[in-house]
Amino acid sequence: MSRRPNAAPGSQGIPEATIARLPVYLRVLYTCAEQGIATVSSEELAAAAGVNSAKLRKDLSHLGSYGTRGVGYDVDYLVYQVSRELGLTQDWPVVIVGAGNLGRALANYGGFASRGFRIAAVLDADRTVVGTEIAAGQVVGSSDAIEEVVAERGVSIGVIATPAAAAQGVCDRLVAAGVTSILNFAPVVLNVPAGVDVRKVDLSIELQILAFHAQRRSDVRVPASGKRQYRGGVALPALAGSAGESVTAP
Amino acid sequence: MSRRPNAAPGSQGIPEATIARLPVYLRVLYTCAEQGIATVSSEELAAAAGVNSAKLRKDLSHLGSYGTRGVGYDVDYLVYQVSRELGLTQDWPVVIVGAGNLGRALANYGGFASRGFRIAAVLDADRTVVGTEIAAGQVVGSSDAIEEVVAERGVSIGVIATPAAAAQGVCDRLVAAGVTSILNFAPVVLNVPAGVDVRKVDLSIELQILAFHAQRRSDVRVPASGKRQYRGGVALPALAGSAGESVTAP
DNA sequence: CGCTGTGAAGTTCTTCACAGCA
DNA sequence: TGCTGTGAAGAACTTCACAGCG
Repeated sequence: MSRRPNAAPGSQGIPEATIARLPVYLRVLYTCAEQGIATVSSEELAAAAGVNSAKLRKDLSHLGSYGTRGVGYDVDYLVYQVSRELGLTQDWPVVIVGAGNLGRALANYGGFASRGFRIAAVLDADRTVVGTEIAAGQVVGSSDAIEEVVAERGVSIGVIATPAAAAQGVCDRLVAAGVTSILNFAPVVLNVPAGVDVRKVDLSIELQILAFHAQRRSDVRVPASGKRQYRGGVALPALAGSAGESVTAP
Repeated sequence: MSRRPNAAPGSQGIPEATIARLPVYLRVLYTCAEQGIATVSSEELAAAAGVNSAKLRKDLSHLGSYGTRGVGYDVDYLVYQVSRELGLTQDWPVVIVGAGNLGRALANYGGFASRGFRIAAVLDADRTVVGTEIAAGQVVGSSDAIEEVVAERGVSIGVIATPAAAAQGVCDRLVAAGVTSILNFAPVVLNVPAGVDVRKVDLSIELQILAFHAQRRSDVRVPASGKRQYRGGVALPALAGSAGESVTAP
């Protein structure tokens, strides 16, 4: 990626891995709150979040000592602290570029507008789409207006939901306009200057990772025959190992 | 996450972190191939993939010694080797549950059917959606047929694109029917038995991670209640190290 | 010479295990 | 007593730096 995570000296230096889990904890905490649960132990919270309790406690300890020994964590208080740490106590206007199937899905995604984020605009380059309403009260604007929207509404987070070919161009314009955080759904590696944060969501990469594990499970260690020309044999060093099948081990 | 992947002793034990990057390399390699490039160096490939070259070389070394010293890697040969490692030399039928905005976006996603994956079915619980054609030749089926589809078509990868409330139920049914790999787009932590692999794609988590970094960037100035201030981030003098980042020349 | 492949050093993240407080 | 918070051990991953081969 393009950032040094916790190298910054002034900041508290919360590990990147912890940051990535805080949103999960936060979601679980909201669920607890809705159910009227006032206090949770690290064990309970960890189970609901799908992590181990030591990890959860260490994660939370980076924010401060917000638990009570012998009792657990106060749900509401922790919600507030985690939200604050993540910067969700302020509202983040977001611009979505690309109003295709995905852009529309995003615009209609409830959790979007819910906590901390607000869709400032959905833009598209296709004239036939501009002007149509794709979500309640959300009319697609022209992507010519990227700079204008970013500047006027103080957008610092952009979502790219365009075809791959258009992504880098859109990215460049977003960055030039002042956006410093980008969520990229297009299947390309974006090139950005230092100081801009990019996260990618890539369906096909996720599927390929799943395919790898699925293959390993079915363990059809194919003889790798169809080798074609090139450096024929190469005799893969330690290929043999047939042992690793059962992933279980309870 | 429940069990460890490369804890298996006999297996080749390719690090999980490496697996997660192979699809990126593969994509870049395809791009090279399309452009008629026959050979790439680790430096070039790494730049295009947005990683550092030592990491790329180490990653590839886990697959075997497929490069030529003093020259680089043969593009076609490497494409084949990476594909084989990821299990993409076989075809994976995938079932998508949920034909809402997101399900439709997925069904229309080109890269889906392209390499290694095939949509076996798109299912939904809503009777008014069942029977409609959401993509070329893709008619939505009833989610009553989950078990049937999985069994008949030998599906081992399922994609959950339902509302949060329905996700766990769908997941349980997929798993019971024999699916062992799940890609979850619903904002919930899925509970699965050991041996089932779940990957999640969660928009709001990604946004929250971006918000954290965006906040930190703007916090460089005023503490507390500091309104957004795009563009301020460039300061970060101590971040120096960012010299030769993944900035590829265009 | 140029570039790969890799031992070794360095860094980050996870897990253990328990001291210590409510 | 029960549970948090944390030092310390361990595992995973990254980066360095260079031997070695084409």
